Amino acid sequence: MKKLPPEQHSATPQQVAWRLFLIFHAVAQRKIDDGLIKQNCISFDDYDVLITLNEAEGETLRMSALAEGVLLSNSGISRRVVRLVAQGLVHREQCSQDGRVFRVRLSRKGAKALDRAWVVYKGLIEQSFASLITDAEARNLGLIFDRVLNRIGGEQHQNLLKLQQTDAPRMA
Amino acid sequence: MKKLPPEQHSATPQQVAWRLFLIFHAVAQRKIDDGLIKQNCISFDDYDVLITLNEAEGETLRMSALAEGVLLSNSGISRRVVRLVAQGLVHREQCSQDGRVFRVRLSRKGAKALDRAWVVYKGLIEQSFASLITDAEARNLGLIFDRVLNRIGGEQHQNLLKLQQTDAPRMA
DNA sequence: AAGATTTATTTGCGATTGCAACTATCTTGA
DNA sequence: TCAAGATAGTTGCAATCGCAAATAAATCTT
Repeated sequence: MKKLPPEQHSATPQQVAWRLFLIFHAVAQRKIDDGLIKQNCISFDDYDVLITLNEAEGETLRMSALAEGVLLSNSGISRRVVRLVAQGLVHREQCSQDGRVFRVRLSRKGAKALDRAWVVYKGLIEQSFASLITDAEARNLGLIFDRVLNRIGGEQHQNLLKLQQTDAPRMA
Repeated sequence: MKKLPPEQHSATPQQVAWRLFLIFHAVAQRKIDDGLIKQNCISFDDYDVLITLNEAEGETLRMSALAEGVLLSNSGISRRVVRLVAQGLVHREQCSQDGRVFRVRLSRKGAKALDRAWVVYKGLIEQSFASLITDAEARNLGLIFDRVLNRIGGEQHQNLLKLQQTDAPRMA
């Protein structure tokens, strides 16, 4: 492919920002995944499930709500919950009123694992992100992402956004 | 897990921003993946490989450099290139000077697929991101991500950052 | 210059995912 | 009330990934 002359190719500031955004996400995500594993914590993905349960009303959610909360498919959450149950980090109990639904509940052990992981995760966020921007920059970023999310997410992600002020950051 | 009193739990602006960052990334990424597929383009991951080749000196890279460029493991890039070769989007030729290295080159067909995908991708970025922030905000985001990346990426990702001013955004 | 070491890439393996098909359980309406 | 349809969740399948071991081709060492 012939490259067009540079002047026909100037990127908009948005395109540059988008690109850096993607690179930063990949690099930071990898650092955090590795950091949690190296410090013998639950994985980042498991953290997301547990923190979502933790923040839910009564620390319990049905499968499909949990799937939506962690942006995973139904089959994905189904199998992930099987693994978490096997590890003893959550309980899965059938609903008495509706035999089709299963409720997932954070177990005592899961809560402990979550606490431990949050301490480590908090440190990793600090290292890879928080310590490198000012409070004003952080607030500005928050405002921008919040606005953009509200526009593109529509009603679909209101439930995710509701939780934004909670203490423990969640993965997407 | 007992929730601690709220005042012990206030999130820093950085933690809020981090959380929104993750949610936005997941939502936007999904929109872009789906958009490319629905418009019969190459996948986002394949786009990343092709654009990385496109921007490389001579539109060609050895396997390991390509892996680094798209932040994939060596085995991952190996198998991905096999698939791209099968689709005719790249060529893979052994280096005459060093029999161990293989060079991957963008094919004519790959270049066309890349062009087509970029048009669509550009539109999707516009929809999900670019049209929702001002130029000033975009420049500010760019500066912040650039700075943070330089601090955490160290020397390891200089090569990625070098390309930041190019017209076509790359995935991470 | 033959054997040991290093480097580039591929392959075996186990893990995870999403889609579509399946099962089980409700809900509806004639 | 009971068959038709909707809903919740799981399972078969094919795809992809990373790690570690395997292969293959330099390069170094003595």
